[in-house]
Amino acid sequence: MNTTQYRKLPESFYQKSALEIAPKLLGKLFIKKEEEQFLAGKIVEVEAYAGVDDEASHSFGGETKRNSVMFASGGALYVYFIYGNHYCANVVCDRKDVGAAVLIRAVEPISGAETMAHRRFQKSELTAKELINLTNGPGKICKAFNISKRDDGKNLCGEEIFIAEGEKILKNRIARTTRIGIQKSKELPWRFYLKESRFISAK
DNA sequence: ATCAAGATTACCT
DNA sequence: GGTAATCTTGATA
Repeated sequence: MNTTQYRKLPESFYQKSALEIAPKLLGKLFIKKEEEQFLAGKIVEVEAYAGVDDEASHSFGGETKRNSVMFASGGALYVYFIYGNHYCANVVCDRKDVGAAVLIRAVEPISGAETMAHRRFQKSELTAKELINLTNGPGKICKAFNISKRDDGKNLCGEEIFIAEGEKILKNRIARTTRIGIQKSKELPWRFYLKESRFISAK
């Protein structure tokens, strides 16, 4: 097994609004190449964060040191640190200077689950419950994939972390709800997930 | 210099 | 169901 068999998404995929891109990311493969192996997860849950009219977005209120990558051209990886413990990975969308991104909230482990298990639970044999719990949250994904601040700003069209074509997902398999964990702009229905997936973070 | 909030998680009853 | 843990960031003085 190697990563060359995967069809990496082109830069043009990311040059659209976060709201347009978010549902299209479902079913795609989030991949990270490491020394002796690669890790892969099927994206099953995402949330869109826009530049304007979205008070919950880090980019609302303009560019700062922390959120600057959100204003890069679509196709960058935006990683932030939150609650003193966790990193969250986002796909930067739209043209340069538009602060928009999609938060990857949950993936289904496809490859490298043993490595992920070590990072999450310090062991390689998992119970069924632990497998479900491996990457079903934004902070859990970053822990499992070993993604941190050093990855902030990396190009998703590069060799290390990228997204590839996956399963074709029809509209009737996608659920749309309000976003999780935010205090402002709560009413916007900008969370998308695969209805049948057991690997989402919440119903 | 100080302070409050935060796109979460794990653990408790 | 609820909440403590944990610390960076950005705003204010």
